[in-house]
Amino acid sequence: MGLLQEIKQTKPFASREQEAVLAILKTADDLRRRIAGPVESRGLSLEQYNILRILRGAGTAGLPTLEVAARMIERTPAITRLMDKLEQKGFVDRERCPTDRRQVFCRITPAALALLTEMDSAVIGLDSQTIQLPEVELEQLLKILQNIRESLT
Amino acid sequence: MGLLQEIKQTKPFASREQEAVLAILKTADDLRRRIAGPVESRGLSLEQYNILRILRGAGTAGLPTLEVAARMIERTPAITRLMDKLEQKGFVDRERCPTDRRQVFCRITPAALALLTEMDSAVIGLDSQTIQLPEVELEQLLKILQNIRESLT
DNA sequence: AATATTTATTTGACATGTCAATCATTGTCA
DNA sequence: TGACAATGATTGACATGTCAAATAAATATT
Repeated sequence: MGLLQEIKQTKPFASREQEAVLAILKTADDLRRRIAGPVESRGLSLEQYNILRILRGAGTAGLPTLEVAARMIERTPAITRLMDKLEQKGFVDRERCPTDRRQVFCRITPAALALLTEMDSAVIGLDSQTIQLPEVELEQLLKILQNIRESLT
Repeated sequence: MGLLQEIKQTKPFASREQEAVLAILKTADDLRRRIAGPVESRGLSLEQYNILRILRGAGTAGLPTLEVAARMIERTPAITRLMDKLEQKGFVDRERCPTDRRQVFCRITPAALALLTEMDSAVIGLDSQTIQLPEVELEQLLKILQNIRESLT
């Protein structure tokens, strides 16, 4: 059963390319829903979880707010409010940078680190369970998607 | 430049599978933004555009509200409000089904049909401009994505 | 027939995404 | 220096996504 049946469209796609675009959008959406489960059951939204993973990667130095935004899929203005909530929950500390007072550095807290560690195996398991492809196809997929992203610039 | 650099993550991905998941999510997001341009410049949101395309495919018979939702990426409750707006703009007619008064049939209006026709070439052009892949890779991509979606059930 | 269940849709409340505009701070350069 | 532009972050206003609960009409059951 192809995407055609899956989306129950009566008319065929205008082009194979269009079918690909829709397939990517739909797959991403399905993935998002699937991953949301284990994350949201711990009281985090997917986006909050994303921020925490980025901050974990940044280590104790932390990162300026907009640097976090740049590493996310989302756009700038959303980050402030997301960070507000993470701070409220005690998962993030924020501090104005003394050398450049425009910047606000964000740091992950030990509580959040512990929570992430607890979630790691579940999430990684989910990924490998979802993406069951032979090594070669995995590489191809990554290459093709990168190709598409590059032609979007 | 791979997704790793692109997202500027310091730490490597936990797994190749995880990288693939993130690549799909990011590509979808980039695509969404790109397609949004020509659609929103005509005063439609991407989702509204989607609904209209589905209704066009359905022909003059129209479709029950939830049938439209089932063919979309989005979930049920959103559809009502989206349809409200399309009706306000004169792009959709709604009518309760006489044989089963629970259902509400939605039909695309001539005005919306004209608008879609006008947008078709732009959107199709965009698709083929974005997805520049040799036929073989295109087929592979579609196959792989379908595979992933199936293992999400 | 009367009640219970299911189906189709809608509403309320709230999280998130997005743009435009704003504010503070820093950097530039005439 | 002092006005002006650029940068980092935030806020306001509004569109959309999501869940849970409510409505309304059909179906199934006793």
